[in-house]
Amino acid sequence: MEAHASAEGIAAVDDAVREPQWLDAREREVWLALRHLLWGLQPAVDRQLLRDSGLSGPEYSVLATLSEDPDGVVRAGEAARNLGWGRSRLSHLLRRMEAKGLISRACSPEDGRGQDIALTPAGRSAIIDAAPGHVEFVRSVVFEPLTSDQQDALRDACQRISAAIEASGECDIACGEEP
Amino acid sequence: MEAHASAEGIAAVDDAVREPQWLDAREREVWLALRHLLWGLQPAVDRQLLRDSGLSGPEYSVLATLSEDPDGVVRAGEAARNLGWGRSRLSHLLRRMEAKGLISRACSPEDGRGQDIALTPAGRSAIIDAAPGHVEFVRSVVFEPLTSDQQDALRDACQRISAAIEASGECDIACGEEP
DNA sequence: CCGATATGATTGATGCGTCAAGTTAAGTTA
DNA sequence: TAACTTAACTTGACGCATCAATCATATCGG
Repeated sequence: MEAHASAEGIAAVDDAVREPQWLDAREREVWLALRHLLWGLQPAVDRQLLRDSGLSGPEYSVLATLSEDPDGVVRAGEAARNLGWGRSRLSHLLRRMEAKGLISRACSPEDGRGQDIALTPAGRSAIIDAAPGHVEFVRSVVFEPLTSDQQDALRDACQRISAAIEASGECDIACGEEP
Repeated sequence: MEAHASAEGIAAVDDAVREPQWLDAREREVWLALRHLLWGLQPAVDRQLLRDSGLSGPEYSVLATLSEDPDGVVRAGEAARNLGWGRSRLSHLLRRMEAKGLISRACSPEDGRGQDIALTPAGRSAIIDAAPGHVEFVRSVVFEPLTSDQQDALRDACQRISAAIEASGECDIACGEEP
């Protein structure tokens, strides 16, 4: 996650291999700012959530996904797809969340392999309690410091970078659709 | 990490508490794009690193920090400060890295509490091998998709958001300086 | 109907990060 | 010098994510 040349070490690289195009000062500043955001925003959001409502970031995401369904019931695989997560990751998290009473699991009646994930009353009230503070925090750190134009520019940049990541094949999950 | 209202659950909130200012459609799109980037970029960079050079993202960061010193020797606490990490985090990582032979540790002669972290030859060659591919990947996913102006706008936005996070007190480490 | 393969989900091992103690060495005061 | 405080680092427990392996159910081709 560094990408700067930083003299030493790197300068000693074998001359036989073509030198890559190192970042110049301006680029390094861009990368530094982006990395700072990457390292800082997610933990800050998660920390606010945990402190104010006892929910971890991933737990909140799952509850939010479930709460979008009128019945609060979603197939596990579908939830994983919506979240852009792997099945394993969701499974581990659901086990912990079930133990806490936030969600419940039951075999799907239509497909014996699937699991129906359901929001429990406790889970529903947990996200209802958590949502306002979460939104306010997000608003205060990402929207208030930026003008509308800056927000739009940020969105564009994020979308372009995300597209490049997916094109690079280094994407986490489900980069393509066709079999 | 959601911040959208998403009907249901949230709409049922007690009328006694003042409704927060939910995100509108445009804002939701901005937040979605940003979250997508947050969830995607870091893993993608780490994955490229691990696949092409066997180094994890955090390991690379540590090696990069060490390689900035002429002797490849840095005090643990100083390294933690440079990286913006907690001591504990660094300590755990250093233990694993020492076991792999990437770095070595020795009690500081001037301060018996401190540890001097040193780059081993293996560590030095590891980062020399890893750096070019890393820079090229970063260049391809964050710089190539953006014009210079877009890069600058991204930098500004990141800096503003990071500043807001630090101002919020929800910052990870070392938010203030004065005792 | 049966075996081969697909798919949905779980499990276990390992690395990573955080938090809350703990340990040891330095400084500080008396 | 003895006692207190502060600072640097380590440790252990726990939650979280990934990977590879496993298991069970569906589905398809014969």
